[in-house]
This record gives sequence, C-alpha cells and structure tokens, in this order.
Amino acid sequence: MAVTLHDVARVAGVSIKTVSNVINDYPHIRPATKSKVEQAIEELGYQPNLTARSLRSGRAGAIALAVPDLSLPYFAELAGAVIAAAEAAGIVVLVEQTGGDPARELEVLRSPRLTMTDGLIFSPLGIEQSDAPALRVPYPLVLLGERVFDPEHDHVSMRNVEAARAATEFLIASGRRRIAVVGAHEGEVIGSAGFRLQGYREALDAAGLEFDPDLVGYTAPWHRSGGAQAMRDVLAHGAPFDAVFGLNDTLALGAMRVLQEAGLRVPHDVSVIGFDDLDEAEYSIPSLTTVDPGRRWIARTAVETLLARITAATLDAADAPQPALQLAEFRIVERESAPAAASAIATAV
Amino acid sequence: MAVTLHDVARVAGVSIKTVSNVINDYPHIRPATKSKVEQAIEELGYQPNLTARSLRSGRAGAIALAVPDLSLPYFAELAGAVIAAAEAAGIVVLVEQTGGDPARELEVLRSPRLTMTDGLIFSPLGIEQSDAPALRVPYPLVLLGERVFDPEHDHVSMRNVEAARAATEFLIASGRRRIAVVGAHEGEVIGSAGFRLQGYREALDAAGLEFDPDLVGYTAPWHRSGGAQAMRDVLAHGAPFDAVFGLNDTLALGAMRVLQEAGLRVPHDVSVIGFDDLDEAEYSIPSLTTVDPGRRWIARTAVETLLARITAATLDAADAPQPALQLAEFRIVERESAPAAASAIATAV
DNA sequence: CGTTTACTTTACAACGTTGGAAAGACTCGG
DNA sequence: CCGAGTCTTTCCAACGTTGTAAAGTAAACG
Repeated sequence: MAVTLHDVARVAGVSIKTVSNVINDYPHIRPATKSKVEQAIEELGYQPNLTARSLRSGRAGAIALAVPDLSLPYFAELAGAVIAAAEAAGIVVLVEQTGGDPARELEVLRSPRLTMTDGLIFSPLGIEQSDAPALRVPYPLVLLGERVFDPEHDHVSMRNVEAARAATEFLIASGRRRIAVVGAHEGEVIGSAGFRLQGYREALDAAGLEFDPDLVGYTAPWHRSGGAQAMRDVLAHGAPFDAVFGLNDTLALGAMRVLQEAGLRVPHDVSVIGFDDLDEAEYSIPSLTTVDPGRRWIARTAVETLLARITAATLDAADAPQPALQLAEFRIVERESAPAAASAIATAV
Repeated sequence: MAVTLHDVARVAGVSIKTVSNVINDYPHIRPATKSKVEQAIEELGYQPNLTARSLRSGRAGAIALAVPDLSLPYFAELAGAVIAAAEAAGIVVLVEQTGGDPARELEVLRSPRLTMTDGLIFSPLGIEQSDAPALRVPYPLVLLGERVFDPEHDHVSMRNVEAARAATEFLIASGRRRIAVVGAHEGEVIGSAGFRLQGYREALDAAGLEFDPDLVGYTAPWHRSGGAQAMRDVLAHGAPFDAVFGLNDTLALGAMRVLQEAGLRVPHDVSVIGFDDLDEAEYSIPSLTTVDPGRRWIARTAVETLLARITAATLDAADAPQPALQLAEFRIVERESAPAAASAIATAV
C-alpha cells in the first residue's frame, strides 16, 4: 500500500537505516547520500508511519482530552484552546465526550484506547471525591475542574470561590442588595456549583447581607434551559431581588431570557452577572457582565504540564517535580447586564 | 512498563498466542486454559496495546476530524455529534483545527499524522475548488460543507440553496418585503455564503421582489462580531428594511444585537431569521427563528460513510459503491425573532 | 490397538520503525 | 604504505500484536 522506508531505500540504493537516519537528521551522512535519499523520498511521496514510530519509540505524539460535551460552549472553547496549545507543540488531540456520566468517566479512565496516547487531560463532572483512587492510572494525567482533587495528580483549575465572591461583591458594590443565584446543586460542597455558591455566601456575609434560601435556584444541568428553569423557580418563590448571579454564562443567559419574559428589564430592574466569559457573553442582548476565569491559561498550562509529565515519565526522571495544583487568575469583565453603578431597585413578583 | 501479552502468557503458563486467542475469542480453546488466561489478565490488569494492534492489523480504530475552529458553535456542535456517532461504533476521533486557513487545510490533508487514523472527515473553509486535486489523498476521506466538490469523494452536505430560499420565503410569507442579508462573501458563488445568497435571490425573484445591493452586509468571518459589523454596514447605507436573513445563527445573533442598539425592535420592527439551529438560538432574546439544516444527520452519515469506505478499502472490495453526494433534509424552526405572521413595517435609519 | 479426525496450542514471521553497535570507507600522520 | 582515527553505512534486534501454518494432544473409528 503505502510507501515505506524499504521502498525509499530500494529506490535510493541504500539501507533502510540510512533513510531513517536522513529523516531523523543523523549528523554523519554524506551530502551525496543525503540528497539521493531526499530525492527518493520526494519522488515516492514517502510519509513516515506514525503508528510504527509510536510503537518503536513509545511516544505517540498524541494526547487525549476527556470533557463532558462539546455542545456545552465552555467545554467547546476549552477543547479548542487545548487543541491549539497542543498543536503548537506538534501534538494531536483525541477528544472523548463523557456526557458527565460517572460510569462513562470511569470507563474512559480505564479504556485501552488511552494506549494510543501519551497522556490524558481529564475534566470530570460526574465522579466524586470517593472515586479518586480510580484516577491512579498508569499514564500521565492532568485533572481539570473542581470535581475531584487528588494530591497524586497535577491539577489545573480556577479560583472558583474567590472569583464567585468577587462577582457577588461587584454586584453589591454596584448597589444591589437582593442577589439571586441560579445553577446551585442541592447539597454540593465540592464542585463548581458548591465553590461558587460558597464564594457568593462569603461575599454576602462580608457585606452583612442575609442569605435567603428563596433566592437560590437549583438545576443540575448547566444548560441554558436549566438556567431558565432555575430562574422561574426563584420568581415563583415571590421573594424580591435586584440582581442575579448565574453560576455560569449559559445559566445567566437562560435566566436573562426568563427575566425578560417576566417583564423585568436587565440591567434596569435586575443586574445579571455570569461566569466563564464565553464568546457569546459579549454579544448577548444585553451583553453579559461575567467573570473570565482564565480558560486559555488553563488550557495552555494543562497541555504544558502534561507534556512535561510525559517527558519526565519517559526519562524516568527522579527529579520530576511533585504534582501540583495550579490556579488561573480571574478578572471581572464588565458589560451591560451589570454595570459597575446600578440604579433602580426592583421588586420582583 | 505496561503489561504485555508476554507477561500474561508467563503468569498463565501458556504461549502468547494462546493469550491472544483468548482475547480475540478464538473458538477452540479448552475452558480450563481460557479461565487460566482470563485470571492472569485480571490479575495483571492487562490491557492490549492498541498501537501495536494497529500496526499489525492496519486498522487504527480512530478517525480524524478537521474543522475550522471549535469556538465556532456550529463546528463545536458538529464535532460533538461526530464524536458521539463514532463512539457508537467504537471509534475515537482526533480533532484538528484548521482555522479555515487554506495553507493549514492543505497541510492537514498531507500531514503524516493521518497515518495514525483510518480516515478523515474534512470540513474545509479556506481552500477553493481549484484545490480539489489536493483532496486525492491515499486514505478514505469524507467531505463536509460546500467549499469544494469533487466527484471522486463522498460528500455529506446540506441543501443550502433550497434552505436559504425557504428561509427567505418564510419571511416573505410573513409579510416582509425589504429583506437584508448579513454574512455575504464578496463575489463568492460556491460556498455556504454563495449558495445561501443564491437561495435568497431566488426567493426574491420568485416573489417579484427586487434585489437591493444596499441590503447586503458583507463579512468574511462568520463570528458574531462579523454579523454585528455587517449589520452596521447595512444600517449605514440608509436603505429601509423590515427583515434580516443572517446567513448563519451567530451572524443573526450579532445582527440582532446591533438592531437593538439602533433602537429597532425584533420582531416588531424587523424580523430576523438565522441558519444552523444552534442550541443558543433557542435561548437568545428574542429566541431565533432559524433553519435546522440537519446537522446531526450530517454527522451520523459522515461517520457511517467513512467507516463503510474504510471497510471497503481494507477488503479491497471491487464492489464498493461509487462516491456520492448525500444531502440532509432541512426544516424551518419558527421562534420569536420571526413569527410566521409579522406585522409592522419599519423604516430604518 | 493403530489410524484417522477433530480439537488445542505453539513457533515463526511480519506490520514499519529506530537504537545500538559492528562493519566498512576514508583521511591523515609518520 | 601502514595504522590510527574519523566519518559513513549497514546489520540486527526489538516495540506488542496477530495471521499462517505446523505441531501436539485427545477422542473416535475400524
């Protein structure tokens, strides 16, 4: 079928090892031989078989990325950033979708498919802290997110508590006092929802504001429809509010949608802030004030960390650094849905 | 490092071929031997090395998907659907981003990386019909989109002209007469922009409406910002209009944003229709009437076609079907931004 | 009880590549 | 013109797996 080293060697009239040497820039090759080989390569259109190279060298030049679902914009943008960062290092990315299902997540971790890659960047959503032992896999692994922590692993994440607190404080500083939340997970302590809710409560406490359970909207899926439904629940409670903190942007966008249906104006009656700084936050109507949690930095750092770990593993380096938790810097991106200086106070139905 | 067939064979006290036979469900194995081997596999946690298997068998169990950019929602959702469809067949997907850059697209086609996969699903954006010869690659290839056509290849696409015509006719049927377009590409005939613009013109012609160049907003990148900019250009022309056809959803959403800034109400003053039926179209404010071009069907069909082609290639089947162009069915999804029965007529700027 | 037949296991080679080290060729000094 | 040193090329084996075919074993038959 395909052209192999043997074919090139035959055409060039040398041994296959010489061809291999040319390809791998072995220094001691006579110029004449080299050009002869290069000409044969050109003529035959030879391309190295990366599968064979991978088998022989033990390095695949590929990593795996497991995320819940590419139809969730956060993960789509994360995946895009990971692929771009890997590409810059000449590495390709195999993408798996887990759907956030714990069983599927565990299955991916154990899957023999990973023998085709050098390591995994794993963004779990369904598994729990008690599943941490399942993370002790025989290949380099970098964790993302805040679902599971394990001191044995490199972990790249964001400052959820601080960032959520900053978002809430931003609303408070703008004059809001009754701040609803959408996207909470019942009883969750660890995880994006738990941490961000904690940050929210810390901000309230620090400002001497009371936490009102009626202002918390719950939803498991962080889809726009979930945000809409949680917002409706809060409205149904009848407690007045003048701001909404969407625990992520899609939730906030879904919530904005419901507010508008309910006749509440954003930001006139209700300020809305999100979390993630998705592309679409910039172009929603009104544009969404949000937290940029450092997604690109996370992608880049995750790839760099994984590649360093892979290199260390091949060198069997004893001086490899300890696994670490690296946290991205965040910043508030002010847009229309929550101006720094808000005005009116609404009394919602 | 990893456990190999040799290790299992040693522990089980059999030859490696017997272990291989057990794994591959070879029928003639004594039950006692089989269980002995299975126990050793279990005990050692053996996992087959897919790289070696792939080298030996010539089948990688992986396909490549090349799309412009995952931060474009259409391609993110497409990629998600492709991965899901492949997963159902036990195939993994390696995702490449071309950025829509012609040079990069050609590079991906020729890249030795593809030797790690069994075939490619390619969604070009930058290359042109004249680049078609570059598509004659030595591995199975399925084309998506409408940038390049080639009778030598399987191609899965959508009914751009008909669907765009239907979208325009939908606006006309709702009572609109001055329909702007955003997202056109200067001089393009072949390609999403060209085809959809053609459908738009066909609808105008059929309805006896005049085509007004001042109502066409151009933008190369089909980002939201491009839609916004194109909409501003149209507004700047000063020609009145009562509807906007965004050549895709993100363009339409960007345009809606600008309309609102300009004080025009959607759909009261201006109806807006998009194209793609992205998740977010359902939750924008107002929700976006759009065309569902059959994205999931396209993903599923592309994967099935590619896998069939791969199988045919390995069997060296002479009875393989001719390459074909398969087109998805489309439908109009009516939402708020363009109701079937529109009312007022606006006179823009 | 020898022989055919069917079942079960194994030896070997090969997929395409590269590391290690030996073999060959050339250059230079004496 | 020889030996030492350097440059250049080749040979061999191995990465982990599976196809082919042969070898070995047990059951069945006459």
